[in-house]
Amino acid sequence: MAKIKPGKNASKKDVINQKAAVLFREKGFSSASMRELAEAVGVEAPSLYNHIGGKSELLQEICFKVANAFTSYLDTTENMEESFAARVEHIIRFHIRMMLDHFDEVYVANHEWKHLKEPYLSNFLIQRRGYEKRLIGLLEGGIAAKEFKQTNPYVAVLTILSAVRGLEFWQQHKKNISSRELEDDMVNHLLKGITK
Amino acid sequence: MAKIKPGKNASKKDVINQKAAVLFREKGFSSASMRELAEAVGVEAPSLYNHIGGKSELLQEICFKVANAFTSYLDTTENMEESFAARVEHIIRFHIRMMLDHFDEVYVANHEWKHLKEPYLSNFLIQRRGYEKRLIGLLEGGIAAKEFKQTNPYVAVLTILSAVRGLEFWQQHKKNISSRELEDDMVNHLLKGITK
DNA sequence: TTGTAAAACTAATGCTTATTAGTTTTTTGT
DNA sequence: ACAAAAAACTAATAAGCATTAGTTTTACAA
Repeated sequence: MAKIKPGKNASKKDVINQKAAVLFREKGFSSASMRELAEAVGVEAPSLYNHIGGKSELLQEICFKVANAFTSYLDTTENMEESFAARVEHIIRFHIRMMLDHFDEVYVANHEWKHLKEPYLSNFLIQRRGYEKRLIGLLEGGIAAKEFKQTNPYVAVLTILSAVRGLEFWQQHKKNISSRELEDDMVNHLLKGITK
Repeated sequence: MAKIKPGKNASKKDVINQKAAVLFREKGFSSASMRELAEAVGVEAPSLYNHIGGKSELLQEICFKVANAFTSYLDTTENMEESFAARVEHIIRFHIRMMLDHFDEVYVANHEWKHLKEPYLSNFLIQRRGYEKRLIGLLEGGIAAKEFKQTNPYVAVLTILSAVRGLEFWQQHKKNISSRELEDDMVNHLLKGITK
């Protein structure tokens, strides 16, 4: 019998996690099979269970790794001594960078979270909702400080988060534009609009 | 043997299509089972096949119905004798309305298209790509006419389409804000920005 | 080199799936 | 009322799924 404790073996587990993120992005969580994942890793399917707890656990780790990264950066910005506009800009840029640098994981967290099992599903949604509320608070601060127009902060946050999320399309057919130019253009569009 | 030609029976098939859109949105295409769909419709699973060709066909019809609606409206705007800014605004408002009025189908077309089978998958992507290109053309026209700032039209279209798409979150936890206010706020944000 | 733990393997389990076949009930047109 | 078509049903098929059990190979420490 081969019962293994998760031990210090980080290396192989990390490979599995990374391949899982790619596979889940490409085929979706439900359509992706452990057989396929095993093939990507270079092993038979049952061997995966020497390193991981199961398919669901893979999704959980991807989703919360991403969620924690965003939450953590928001903590940072809230301690910044900068204008509201500057802090919102930092957050937008962080989202863009996360999308470009950790594409597979962010994509999976954005698209496949609904296949999380309880209580992880609830926890994820609570964390996400909390993040949005804090972001709305930042927008409200900016409006009160007259840095932003008198607009609905919920709609503004919705618009910003969604726009940034859409970078998944850019990733799919990479355009002839540098990621720096992309970042600046999108930040400008979201903060200053496009009409003259 | 019960071989049925798809005939004029629109009514029951429409019910199946509508329930399928809801189910595919809620559980995702792969996780949704024909048993569940049958239960939602009020029959046993095999009975569905008297009305439809199969699970894949349901997805195809949802995706192309949505895609054709957008393409069709773009045709309309291209024949309008209005400014570029006004036409872009019309399109943004149409996207918002589609999202609010045909939520399930638009959501499924946006999220589950990757489970289309060939050649439908390729056709869908070609149609979508064509739509984006025409929209970019509109932005370029607006820039040339000095109605829009000198910005990257691809990034602008990406930002606009993604922002509008994010209304799926608004649908999920409907806020205390009228859809008209939402529409106006988002259009303003995307066209004029939020900073003063 | 030898003992031990880690990690691979094969085989099997039990469940779910979409779909087809064949039959029966319901609806519809005359 | 009667015949034909439509649409429901039950039962069965064949494939795929995640996961477990049990065994064997590999890697490493002494």
